[in-house]
Amino acid sequence: MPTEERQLRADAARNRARLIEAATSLFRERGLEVGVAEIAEAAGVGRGTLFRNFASKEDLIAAIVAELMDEACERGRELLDAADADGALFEFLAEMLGRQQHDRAVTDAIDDTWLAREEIRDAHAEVVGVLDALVTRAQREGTVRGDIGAMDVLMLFKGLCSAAAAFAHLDSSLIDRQMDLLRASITADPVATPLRGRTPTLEQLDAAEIS
Amino acid sequence: MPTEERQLRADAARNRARLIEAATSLFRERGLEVGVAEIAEAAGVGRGTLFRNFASKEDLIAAIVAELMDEACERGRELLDAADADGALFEFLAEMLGRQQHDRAVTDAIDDTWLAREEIRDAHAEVVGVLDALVTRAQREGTVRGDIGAMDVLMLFKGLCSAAAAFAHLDSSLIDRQMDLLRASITADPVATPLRGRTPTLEQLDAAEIS
DNA sequence: CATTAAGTGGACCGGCCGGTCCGGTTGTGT
DNA sequence: ACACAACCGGACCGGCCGGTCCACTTAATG
Repeated sequence: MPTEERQLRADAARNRARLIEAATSLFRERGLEVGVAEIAEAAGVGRGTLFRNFASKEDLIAAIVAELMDEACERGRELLDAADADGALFEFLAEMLGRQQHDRAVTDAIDDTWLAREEIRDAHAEVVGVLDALVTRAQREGTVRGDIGAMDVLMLFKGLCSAAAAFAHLDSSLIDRQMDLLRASITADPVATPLRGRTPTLEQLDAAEIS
Repeated sequence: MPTEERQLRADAARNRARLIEAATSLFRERGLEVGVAEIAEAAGVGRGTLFRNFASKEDLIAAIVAELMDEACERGRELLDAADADGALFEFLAEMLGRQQHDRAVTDAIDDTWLAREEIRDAHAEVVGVLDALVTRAQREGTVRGDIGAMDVLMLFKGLCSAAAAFAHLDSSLIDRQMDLLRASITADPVATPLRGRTPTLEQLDAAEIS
């Protein structure tokens, strides 16, 4: 139903596109807490126009975050074709991290509250799926330890992004070190540093998230 | 000057104590975003009384967070006398993590915005100091890699707490795994997984935070 | 008990934010 | 050119939150 409900008028379509563009760039730069007033202003339209296209701010966020997550999936799938398996996984994480430093939208959305939204949960599941493929491949062909899963890596990543945001004033070399430490943790010897519990499957995640 | 500016009246002292108690427990349970109205109500006083004791909500938060950070330091110093060095460091981190899962106040405060406040910055510096002592001792006598510093560990920890908060719906075994992964990263072989850059000193941190 | 200054708390203020509404505008089919 | 529906946008609403104010209460003192 996003295709065309009833053929928008030319100006309406243009305004909708501007809105999406403005919201995307503002959410990226400053996170999901930017106000609707600012988004409408940046798009050069009134607030009423925003709410005619998206019934609530939440809907707007869901639409844009899902789109951004899809982009990430795209890139992840490209990297699945890369030569070395380790490289693909870490390249993916490094790229995402690099983006998140100037793009807080997706990181903000990886969170209990937003994962309750269906669109975001679906897009998120897709991301986990791609990440799982990257992790599995790296485990088979690379040096990544066998006892972790996509969800473990995603949590590490989410933590790294949050920490990076909290210490934004520090220069980026700290972030580089954190990324290296993340790498160290998921390439460590599983015998020397055993993990408690087991990594959850996607189904378990969905079940938990719905509850 | 917190001792006694002018000898409080009995009821005033009692109300102040109630406010601190209520604010501490609410901040712990639900983070720093709880409203002043709720705090005053929980303390059984009016909002005016709250603002007479603390000029702003920010002042209230600063006072309470500094106190909580001091408590953490206390515990850290106790553990410095513990038998094994590794154990002390990880016991400290595990305890803090366990607390943070039901005590969001300190985690919320480890953040650019709040570290700008002098009291919090001072208390935070103290925490980093204790953590540095624990790390250094573990490096000398334990298996912790030599190329990390207190700040690296603190960032890992902050990340872990943020991720835990974001995925609060999942059962705690995921958090245990993350803690184990943290341990893996800081006990990994520095040659096999080298780190870029260098860990910052406390002085560099202060300089960066003031700017 | 009387006096008084310290203390109290709830009404009130202003600003912010998500969301609604409607008088005016503009694209579009005839 | 006309008419009409689709569309626009800013004025407006209600709720929330940090913070102020002042008429009233109460602890301390002699």
